Amino acid sequence: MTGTDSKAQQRLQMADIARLAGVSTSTVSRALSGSSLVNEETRARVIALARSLKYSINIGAQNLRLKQNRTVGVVVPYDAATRQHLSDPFFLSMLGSLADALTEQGFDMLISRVDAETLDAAAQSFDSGRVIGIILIGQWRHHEQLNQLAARQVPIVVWGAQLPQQLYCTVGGDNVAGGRLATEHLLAAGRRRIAFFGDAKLPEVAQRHQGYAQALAAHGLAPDPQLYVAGSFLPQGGATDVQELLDRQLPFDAIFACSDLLAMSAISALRARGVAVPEQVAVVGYDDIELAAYFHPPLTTVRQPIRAAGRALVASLLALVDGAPAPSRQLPTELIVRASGR
Amino acid sequence: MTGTDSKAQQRLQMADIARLAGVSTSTVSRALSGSSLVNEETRARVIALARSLKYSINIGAQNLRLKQNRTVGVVVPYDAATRQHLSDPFFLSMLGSLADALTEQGFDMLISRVDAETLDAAAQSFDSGRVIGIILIGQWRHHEQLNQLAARQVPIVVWGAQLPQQLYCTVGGDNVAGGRLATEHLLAAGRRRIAFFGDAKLPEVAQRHQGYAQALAAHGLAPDPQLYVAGSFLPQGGATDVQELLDRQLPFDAIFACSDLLAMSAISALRARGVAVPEQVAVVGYDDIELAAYFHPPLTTVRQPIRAAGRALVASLLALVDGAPAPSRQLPTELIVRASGR
DNA sequence: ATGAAAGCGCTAACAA
DNA sequence: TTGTTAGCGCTTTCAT
Repeated sequence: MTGTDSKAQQRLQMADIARLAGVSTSTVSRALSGSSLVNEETRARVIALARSLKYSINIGAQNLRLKQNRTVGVVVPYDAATRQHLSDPFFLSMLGSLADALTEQGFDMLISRVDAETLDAAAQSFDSGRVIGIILIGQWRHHEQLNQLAARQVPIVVWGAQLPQQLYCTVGGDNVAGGRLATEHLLAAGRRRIAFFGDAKLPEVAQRHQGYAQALAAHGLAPDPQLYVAGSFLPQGGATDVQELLDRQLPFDAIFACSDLLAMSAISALRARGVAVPEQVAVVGYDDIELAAYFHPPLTTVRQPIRAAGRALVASLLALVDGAPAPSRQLPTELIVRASGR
Repeated sequence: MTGTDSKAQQRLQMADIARLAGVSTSTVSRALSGSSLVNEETRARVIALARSLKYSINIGAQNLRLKQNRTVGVVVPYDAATRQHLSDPFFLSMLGSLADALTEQGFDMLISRVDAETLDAAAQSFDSGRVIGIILIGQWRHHEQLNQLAARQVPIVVWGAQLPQQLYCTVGGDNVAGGRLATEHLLAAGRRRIAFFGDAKLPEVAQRHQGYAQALAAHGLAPDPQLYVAGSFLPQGGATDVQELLDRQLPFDAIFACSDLLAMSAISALRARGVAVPEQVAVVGYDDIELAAYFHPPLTTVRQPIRAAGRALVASLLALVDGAPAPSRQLPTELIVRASGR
């Protein structure tokens, strides 16, 4: 049994309150909604009654009647191939931040997991009127599908990178600057053979790589393709990447990893192989998840402004829903210097 | 403006499909719901039309008419005093696990943040018919309030410890066993002065402490109250706890911390003070969050079966909603031995 | 096999 | 100030 219908639940409804208060449902409705068209005394009586009976208005019916809705859909795509479940702490924190931002604005949050390959399934909750719009975390490489959704007038805001010819609204960190900051820090520490860990097929990573290249160029260096490791977004990603890099038998003295999770698992793998961090290999991560500070060595990383991100995503979505233009936004990133990147 | 009403959105509805197909809405409804009372040819035509127009039934209206609902509320209380936002990776992972379990069962998940002091606000989404029941993560010390909710017939399942005279259903790890496993491991490693980090006012922590005491007793030892630090659930909790413990000027050779987050920040603080882990002080954590394996030293910890937990919480809630009894359950915990606890 | 009509729980004209 | 009535978009008797 899949507990779907509400049985003989006998929920109290407005008509009951009306009967008990000896007024019509209209009056109850008015009293409860704070209309000025009810006698003060009547209102008090109705409200008291409703409260004492713990009556709560049926939102579904109210929404239907009012054609309104205060629910926002939040979609976190998953990769069906790797069956990767929600696990990167950064995405998870983003969820928390969105929950807070939406609550602040009096909106509810409906979470859906959607197969990344069939992203338009994300629109289902909008098409069926469950939500007024969608916030999608994880742009991956689904630019095209997202454009189609936007073209179909689905109010959608995506956490990710701003891309050319983009029809949908994105909110994201300044990835180019982030990549630049991280790399400059490593260069300033005297590192010259800086490996890059991250799949540049993903727009955000591509931009970070661009920043990486810019910083190198400013020092008269060019990115060595041999020092690029696309890796995977799996939890063990860092270990695999380190192994792959070592297999190439090239010297390297630093790693710029595109997520803290990646950086941490990489450091762990390096240590297992007797490589000292940061002495032999300096590492800079990305995201500044909470645990970055407690890691050993404490992780130098590029902070993504997660609370601001949640608020910005919500603000943009609400603008879109109101029919206002919602230009894509880039939030500033900041280098947090700790020990791992020296 | 708070983008709440759906403007001139002109959503396609069943009547439109009916008109376009030249049939009545009854027929469209039947065709779409797979009733046997429609001509095969008509059904095909209607379905094709609906699909080509990307028509999607209005769930709100359907729910109202059918008095059904496939949405489950998930509530994560927050501490208004400390303004602590959703941050412990364990809770966050639980959210992910629940999202997966609910999606698997075809249910949607509505997230609310609720002030821990006024937990009955959690029932709001149930009272108003938004959700068929509630899963609450974070029992804290709100046993009484939870009992009241259950007494009010709100279908609710709580992640936490089973308590005497409990009217609501809990699903949780076996905390006593977990505490025992962790402590035994430390004892086996020759540690005798084992500090306990965690607020025993919280039922789960109290049970872990019980397991801790049991293990000590089995070795003829008694818990030293001086080695108990209630600490806080704030992110920096571990550091504060370590400081407090050091201030007491007592010898100790191990710490059992009631969350990995606590363990990690404690280790970080110990290291900052030049205390070697595990050589001088061995540490065992709790939860086995993903990063525990990458930490240095890799964290010995008690694993909470998070995927099973998500599924169990959902299964119990659906049982409750169906009016079936939902006995509280304890999921087995497992000690994951890594380096920090030696 | 199909349509007309009633009604899910609520709100908002319109009357009174 | 209050009640009556007509729907919101859908499903389901009950006729045909």
